[in-house]
Amino acid sequence: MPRKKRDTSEKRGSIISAAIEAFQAEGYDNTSMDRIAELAGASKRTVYNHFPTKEALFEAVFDRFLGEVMALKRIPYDAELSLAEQLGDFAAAKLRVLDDPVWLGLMRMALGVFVRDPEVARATLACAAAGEDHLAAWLEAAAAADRLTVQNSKLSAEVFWGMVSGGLLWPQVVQGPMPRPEAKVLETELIRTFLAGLSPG
Amino acid sequence: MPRKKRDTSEKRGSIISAAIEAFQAEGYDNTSMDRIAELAGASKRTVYNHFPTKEALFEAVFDRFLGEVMALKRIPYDAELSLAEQLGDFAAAKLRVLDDPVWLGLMRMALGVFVRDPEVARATLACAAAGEDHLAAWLEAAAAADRLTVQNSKLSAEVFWGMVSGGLLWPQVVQGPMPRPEAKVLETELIRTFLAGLSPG
DNA sequence: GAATGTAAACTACACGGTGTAGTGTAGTGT
DNA sequence: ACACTACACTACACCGTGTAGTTTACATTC
Repeated sequence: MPRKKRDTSEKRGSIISAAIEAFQAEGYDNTSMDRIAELAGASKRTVYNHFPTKEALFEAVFDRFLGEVMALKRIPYDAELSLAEQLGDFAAAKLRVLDDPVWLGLMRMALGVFVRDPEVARATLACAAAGEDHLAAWLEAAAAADRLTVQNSKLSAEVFWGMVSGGLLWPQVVQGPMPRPEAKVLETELIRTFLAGLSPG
Repeated sequence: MPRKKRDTSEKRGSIISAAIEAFQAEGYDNTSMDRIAELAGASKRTVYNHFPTKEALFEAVFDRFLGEVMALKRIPYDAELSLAEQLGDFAAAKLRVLDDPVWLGLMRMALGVFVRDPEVARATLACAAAGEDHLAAWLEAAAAADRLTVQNSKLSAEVFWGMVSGGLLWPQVVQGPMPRPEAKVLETELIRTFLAGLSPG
């Protein structure tokens, strides 16, 4: 017979929220456990009762973050829309983290942690590869409809994500946002270039 | 009348070298000034006599690093060589930091610092944009020779650097090296795609 | 159904241990 | 006179723990 149990998820949740707030604004190292406790409206002891170490708290934070972000819309192939338009949707999905300053802050924090710990980085970025599979599937659908020629959909997907990441995502994560119109021009050109590489076969 | 002066550049240099060694291996935060002094074979006081703060030392380190790396070979347009070959040289120039573990370590360290300080990041990455100008000039030369059609050389250069950065550079900086053949295949495909975008006009 | 017991969850706060940026100073060598 | 060394020392920040006492909510009892 289970004796008494109390619902601790609320406190736990507020601690994670506080940690997100602090990590995002100040970075991992510059955030003390005292500060997180204060933001959470909890005693430090309670924080440690929920998470044995700061690193454990980081993992919980990052899990929630991934859960929210990786609820990425799976863009299905649509015969009605232009290819460029649909690729724009893929790019937009990847760049959505830039719109929310909290997400952006978490990206920065995570990058700072990853850069010190390649293991964690490799493990986590493997998860981000899910987006590549969706795009590869989309490419094959478009190829089946004879709207483009693709020899290696996995490779092409990698190329496209590389273009978006290197041209638009990382620069803005590291340096802060670039002017909207400039970003749009670059995005258009990236998509045009990518499609050009898929037309000749 | 010049009083007495001694050449302090040797000690200063050994301090910077020691800092490079330590920063590269352990990261900025995990490196103490005591450790740097020890590696340099100097007293901590001497370190502080040369560099008032740890941050000043970081800047000196990064300056030397940039000086070495940004001695990038300026690839001149060569009518004899294939375009793909020459773009491969540009890519290789950018990816050279991956070959030297010390440079790679410094990239990681710098990224960790940038991610906490967007101002420094923006200032420094502006310097890296020098590579874009070289490529833009090369593109115009190739266009003048009628080997490709480029409407906006600056934009196209940005696209190419984005492709190389996002597909090859950052992933390997953050996650560690990828298998050589895999990298080569991706590089070839990136270049093919980029050139495809420049042929129709 | 209200009063009451009780253990889990929580608070407040002090403390140990550690690490580190940066300084002060007296003295050595050139 | 100047660069440097050795080393003690300040000042501070932070992770994580120990503890004594308080609140909360569930279970039992009346």
